Amino acid sequence: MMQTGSCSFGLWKVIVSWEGNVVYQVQFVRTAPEGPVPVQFTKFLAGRVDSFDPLVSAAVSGDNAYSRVYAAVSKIPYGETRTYREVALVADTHPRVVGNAMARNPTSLIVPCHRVTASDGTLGGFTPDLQIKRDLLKMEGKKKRG
DNA sequence: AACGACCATTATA
DNA sequence: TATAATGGTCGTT
Repeated sequence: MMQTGSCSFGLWKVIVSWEGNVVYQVQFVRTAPEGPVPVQFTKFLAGRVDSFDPLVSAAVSGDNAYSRVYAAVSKIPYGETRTYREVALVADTHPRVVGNAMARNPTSLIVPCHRVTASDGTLGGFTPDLQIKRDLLKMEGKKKRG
């Protein structure tokens, strides 16, 4: 059965909904219902692990543009970044569509949308607060390329 | 089914 | 700095 819980990242709460190894929702929110989450989340947000294995995002299933984008983003290694353009090439779509998909990413962290940045060297966006993206990349010790 | 607006983009000048 | 081109989704009709 589906379970929902939350953990903390700085001032933010991370709400997690999952069933077995499939994660349906990961969102940064101000307030969230209390409850346990899979240990992968607390460890990741503490910088103790670099993967969510064996958890997977429900968003990568299917065969549409968004799921291809989510699958491509999921392959970006910890600590590295790719541009919207680079992701678009891999997913066979347009950079703008990658932006759309990231804005609607239902499973942040599992699909590491914080590792997707703009071609001009700026960060791009992050919902609900760009500072979260900065903090996550800082925590991962952002390197360059791959 | 068709259309227009929206967007976390990018290339060009 | 501004603008055109771009593609997928979503609401409206």
